[in-house]
Parts: sequence; structure tokens; C-alpha cells
Amino acid sequence: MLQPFVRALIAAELPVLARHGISMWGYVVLNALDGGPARTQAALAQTIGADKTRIIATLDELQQAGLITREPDPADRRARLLSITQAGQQTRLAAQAEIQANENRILARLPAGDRQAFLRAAQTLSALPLDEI
Amino acid sequence: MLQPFVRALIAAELPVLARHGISMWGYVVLNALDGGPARTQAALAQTIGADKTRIIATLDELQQAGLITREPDPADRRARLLSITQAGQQTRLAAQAEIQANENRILARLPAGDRQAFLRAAQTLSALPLDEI
DNA sequence: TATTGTTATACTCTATAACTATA
DNA sequence: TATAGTTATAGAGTATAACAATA
Repeated sequence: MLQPFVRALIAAELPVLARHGISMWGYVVLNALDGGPARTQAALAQTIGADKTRIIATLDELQQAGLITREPDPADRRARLLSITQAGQQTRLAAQAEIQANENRILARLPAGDRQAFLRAAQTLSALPLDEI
Repeated sequence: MLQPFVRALIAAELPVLARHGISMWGYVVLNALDGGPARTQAALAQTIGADKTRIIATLDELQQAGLITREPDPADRRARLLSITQAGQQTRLAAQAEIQANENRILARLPAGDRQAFLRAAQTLSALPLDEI
């Protein structure tokens, strides 16, 4: 039931993100890394609910744009340590401000209590491991 | 943020729907028609947030399975009048019972108040015209 | 032998455009 | 000329499998 709504929401956000030079998955990655660096790409992919092969092109772009760092782990040179840069944080905050403004416009149709509960629930549910669904 | 969650939810529902012999869009169509017949296929597509070309195969299957009727409108023979049949309602209710049981299992992680508010909000938001997002 | 990251490929879903029939 | 439905095609997004490097 929510699928068309989520799809439309993403479609509405794409032009905003494009103005900041990032893709939707790029934005998701920046948000995830803002909570702390990732030890491996696979771990990052899992936390954002994506396939590990799906974020490679995204990481390439973010790295080339200087929004993240991506260095081989000295302790295990197979793995790449991923961190958000200062420029990445700035981009993330700027994009987030615009996106949340649009989201607030839409969520304004809900009663205040429902709005907060919806946001809390969305955060909880999206953090669930996908194999528990 | 919600996209991977919604995707996983749909993936979890697909086997349930398959046991009842319908697709995800078939289930969405049955739910929409349960609220009342549709005057045109395009109108139905819009109410469920789908493209008009995307539901044609779905309608073919539902009609062949006897879950909906699809008759030319005598007043405008270009249009097709769509209604759910009694068999369609039975299938819909049976599938809905299983799906909601699974949803309740997942939503049980939320506080009771948030759970109800989330469901109310999801219903409101998914009913929004997509071009207002 | 197992794991990380990568690449190549195939598959699914969706959207766009062209066509038929009715109006 | 415009609209409802259909079909065909192309495109985006995603997942699967095979590969190279490291452990």
C-alpha cells in the first residue's frame, strides 16, 4: 500500500539531490556514515538494506566527489574503511534541510501526534534486519 | 529510508499471495475494487498509484481466474466497467487475513499508540494524489 | 578454503510511444 | 480530434554468478 507513496516521494527528492550532486543511494550512504565509519562495504550495504554490489558505483561517485574516504584496512587489506568527510557532512546537511522541508509539507496533512508517531515508527521499522520481515 | 523496508515486506508477502493464486498488483486491485466498482481502467490505475499500462496483465489474470468482472460500458463502449466478484472477495479476505497476521507480528515491535498512528498515517499518505508529492 | 570487493550478465519492473476502437 | 484500452519496446533498477585479491 505504501509502495506508490514511497516511490513518488523518492521521485520528488531526486531533483533536490541532483542539485547537490548526489544520487538517492549516495544520500542514504552519507546518512549511514554520519552515524559512524563502516568497517567493510558489505556491512554498510547491510545497514542500509542494499545489496553489496549495488553500492559500489555509489561509493565510486562519493569518493571521487570527495564526500567520503575509502581506504584499505591496514589490518585486513581486503576490506575498505569508509568514512564521511567534512565536505560530505556539509552536502548531507544541505540536502537534508531541503528534503525534510518537503517531507514536512506532506506530513502537515497528518495530525501532530500521528506525524511524530509515524516518524518514530518509520525509523524503527527501517532499522529492522530485513530477514526478520 | 522506508524503501528497503517496504521492499522486504512485499517480498515476504509474495509467497502468501502466490498460495492464493494472485500477484501483488492483483491483491491491490482487489482491495481497490472492494471499495466499489471502477468506471474505467485508467481511473482504477490512478487510485492505486499505478500506470494504466501496468495493470492490464493483472486484470487479464484476475478476470480469467473469475475474481473480477470486466465488461464494456454500454454507455461508452471504449470503457470497461470493473467489479470484484464474490470469489474475488473471498480470495481477498483470505489473503488479507494472512498478510495482516504477518504485519501485526512486525508492528508488534512498536508501542501500541505508535502502531495505530502509523497505520492511520500510512493509509492517509498512500491515499494522496501522487502529483501532490 | 573462506571472505572482500569487483565485474559481467540476466532478470524484473516500469515508463514511453505507437496502434486500434470508439466517441 | 480526443479518449480508453492495448501492445511493443526501451530503460532503469536489481539480483545472481563468476572472478581477482587477500586472509
